[in-house]
Amino acid sequence: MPTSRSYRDSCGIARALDVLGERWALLVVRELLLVPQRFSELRRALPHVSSNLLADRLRELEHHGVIRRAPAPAGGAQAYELTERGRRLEPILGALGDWGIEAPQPPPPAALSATSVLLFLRGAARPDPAAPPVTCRLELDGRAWTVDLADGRVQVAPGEPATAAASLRAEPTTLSALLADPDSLADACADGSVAVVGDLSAIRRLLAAVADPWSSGDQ
Amino acid sequence: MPTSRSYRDSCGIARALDVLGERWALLVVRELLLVPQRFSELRRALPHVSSNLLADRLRELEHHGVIRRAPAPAGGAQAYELTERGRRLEPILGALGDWGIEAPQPPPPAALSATSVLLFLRGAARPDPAAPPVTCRLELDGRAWTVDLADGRVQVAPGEPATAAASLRAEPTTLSALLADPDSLADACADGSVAVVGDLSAIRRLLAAVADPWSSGDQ
DNA sequence: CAGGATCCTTAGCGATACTG
DNA sequence: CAGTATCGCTAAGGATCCTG
Repeated sequence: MPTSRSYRDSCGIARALDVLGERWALLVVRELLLVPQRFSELRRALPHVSSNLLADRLRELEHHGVIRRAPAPAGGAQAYELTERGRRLEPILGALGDWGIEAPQPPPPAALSATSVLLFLRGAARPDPAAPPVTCRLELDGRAWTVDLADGRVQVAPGEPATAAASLRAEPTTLSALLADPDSLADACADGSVAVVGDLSAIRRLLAAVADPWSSGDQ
Repeated sequence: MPTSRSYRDSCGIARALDVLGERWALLVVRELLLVPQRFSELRRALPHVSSNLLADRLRELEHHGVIRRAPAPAGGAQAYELTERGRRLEPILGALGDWGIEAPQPPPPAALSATSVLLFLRGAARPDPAAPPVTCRLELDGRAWTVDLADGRVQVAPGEPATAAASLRAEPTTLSALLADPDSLADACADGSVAVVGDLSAIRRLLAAVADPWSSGDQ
């Protein structure tokens, strides 16, 4: 039985929260920012949400026109994707994530979904505009992603790249640690927590694009 | 007893929601965007929040460094104000409000706080850059505000203006209706729901700055 | 009266088990 | 795989009562 409580406030903020303010709602939207996802994929990305609650949130978000059921890209089953209205939440969630990252206290040990890491990667990476383009393949939670570095910009797309200089497979949390400390790449490869195929220097460039503050200044 | 549950997710969005995701938290921040407020003022602005819950939220937001207790501007009692970190939520709340306003369904009858109306006014007004500056005084819920129109921009500040072309007193909801339909000003004055003192045309200019789409295009 | 604290009820949440 | 059913728990909602 879906939630139906309202702030009874005409303000736009309150009306937005009537739709997005229930628990887990915005994290469901976050998971759909990069690619449509199926019910079970959402459960893996958000392991602490119970199935009935996830079903409730999906119903509510669909009812409010934030997401819709998509006719399944492949495999027969359906998936959930953002509507145009839902996609307009992307800059808001990006800003909210930036705000949350600069928290005073260090983050306690916690999980991280593939989407979270990729969103952070895309938002934080500042690749050298002068460097030649490079394409990497990332494999997170069993799904392949294409990451393009070109002209000082980063593009993250779901699916296999047509061609890539290198491929990296790791747990999302491990990749996140790697982004924070690129020098640990060699150790991570050695102990098997990260598997790299192809040109290791391409991976180094990807990690350095996030870590290096050479182009900092928030712009 | 303050709420302490976490999404246990290292993503910045989830960590932001650990602080701001509990019910009423973001609406409390909204109320503090324009001016520090006292406990009782927050209760009037958010009539549907119970006093214990409001006290809980204030404690939590203070603990997370979003608000702080201010030594009371006047009157002896204390007030709550945003910290620097809390003030950085302003653009996010603005964007969220814009998103919430363009909802598909018409808004059901609901209340509106003075802050809500003023935030909307400030965000939506597009005064003619060529017109001469004008200062209006607004009195909402017993508190005076100074609204300046100049150079195509609107400034909203708490407190009495040094000098003003006109003063308008009304319920926040009435002012909101007036912003949506400036032509009803005469009727509203006639039936007493709006009290205007001074130059009526200054008020008309204020209302027209919000209603007129002459400078639309969202920029 | 401002600024809460206390109590009680209800509804949303979390976890587990179950079904088409 | 994609949900539904059930149930104990906890936060939200509402009223009342305290304290300076």
